[in-house]
Amino acid sequence: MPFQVVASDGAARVGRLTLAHGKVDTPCFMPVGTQGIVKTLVPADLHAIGAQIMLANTYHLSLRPGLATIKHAGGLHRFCRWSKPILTDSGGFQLYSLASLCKVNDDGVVFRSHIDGRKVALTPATVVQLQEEFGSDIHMVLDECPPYSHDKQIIAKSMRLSHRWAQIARSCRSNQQLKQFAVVQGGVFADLRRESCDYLIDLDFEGYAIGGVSVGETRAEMRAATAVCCEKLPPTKPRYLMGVGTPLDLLESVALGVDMFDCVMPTRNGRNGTAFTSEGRLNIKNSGHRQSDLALDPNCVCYTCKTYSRAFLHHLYKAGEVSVMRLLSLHNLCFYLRLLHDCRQAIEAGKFQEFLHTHTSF
RNA sequence: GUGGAAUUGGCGAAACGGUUAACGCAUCGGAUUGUGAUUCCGACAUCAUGGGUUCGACUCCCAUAUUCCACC
Repeated sequence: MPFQVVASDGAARVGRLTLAHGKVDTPCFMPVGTQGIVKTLVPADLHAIGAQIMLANTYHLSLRPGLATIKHAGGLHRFCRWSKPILTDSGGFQLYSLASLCKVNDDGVVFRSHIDGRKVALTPATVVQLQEEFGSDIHMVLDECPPYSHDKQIIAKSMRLSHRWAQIARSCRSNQQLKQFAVVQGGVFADLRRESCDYLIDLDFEGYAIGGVSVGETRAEMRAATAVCCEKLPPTKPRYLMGVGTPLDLLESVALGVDMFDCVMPTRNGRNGTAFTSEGRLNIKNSGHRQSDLALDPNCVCYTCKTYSRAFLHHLYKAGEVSVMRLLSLHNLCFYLRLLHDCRQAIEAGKFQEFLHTHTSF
């Protein structure tokens, strides 16, 4: 049984995912390590804060260093020195973020490498093959993540293209051990979301992601879309909300039944001076911290909070020391991971609603 | 002492006889949602002082102050 629901409270549930490189307790947050590493951190850091799975990116890794190098190293886990599970994103999001370099057709996508400008083609099948060769525990099918738009026709057309790609991806696996997740699309349109769920459920994937969110829609629209998908998707399969989000987004989504998250926010914001704390967001660049003896988050037990004052972190930022990026990334990830850990505990105790109400400061 | 040059925001540094004086750094804020991020976006000066020329001067002239260079 690759996924087991062990407790639930309302729509929220606690589960366990059994993967080739270990187990993952859900709801979980997956730190983003696009290039095979979480920016500024090392695997030992992730172990220290309890990360059970990391995300990496097929698009980026296939361009550089390339499949040959990763195979030569003995696969992605060995190459990166990360022995726990890895989920690889397909590169579908890059069709969105690097849209100006991409040309999508029915068979896949042709793009100019943002690194050296060479022409590269990706198809649903080659993306499956790449991820299988990487040895990722969970691989995502190639999808198109369309920009936020009120034009339903465009969203529907894109969604059906993603469906065809998902169908191809499903049929061309060579290693049945690896878990393959499909990506539900359909934008903010409930009927399209349902259609997408239905189509993909029929293909019987190991898990389902909710994609095409946080591309410009409102929070309410994102929540509504998530809710529609959670109602439709099979309760026996893990649900992964891609690219989300703020601490509040996570709590609200767990309440709807989401099991997995990834987001660059804790690491990117950390690098740029924002810390997530039990008291809300804090910008360490602000001059008010110049002489503060407080820990970043007085309620946190991470290395950063146990060791340094806000004053010192502020000083490091002003002085342009790269260490501060690491210290804030470490703290923010610790905060996210602990938030989900606490969610799991609350769900198991049947007190998730109470837990939500005590975390409104996010 | 003589001759020459310079003086623009906290610092460095543009510009032009004509409405709101580039840009960098620093400072103060903000953003960031499947990472093209050590990124991005805001805010922040009336041009050494005093006089004059001009419809209009940071831009031209005179004086003063300060600084620098060369020569004695």
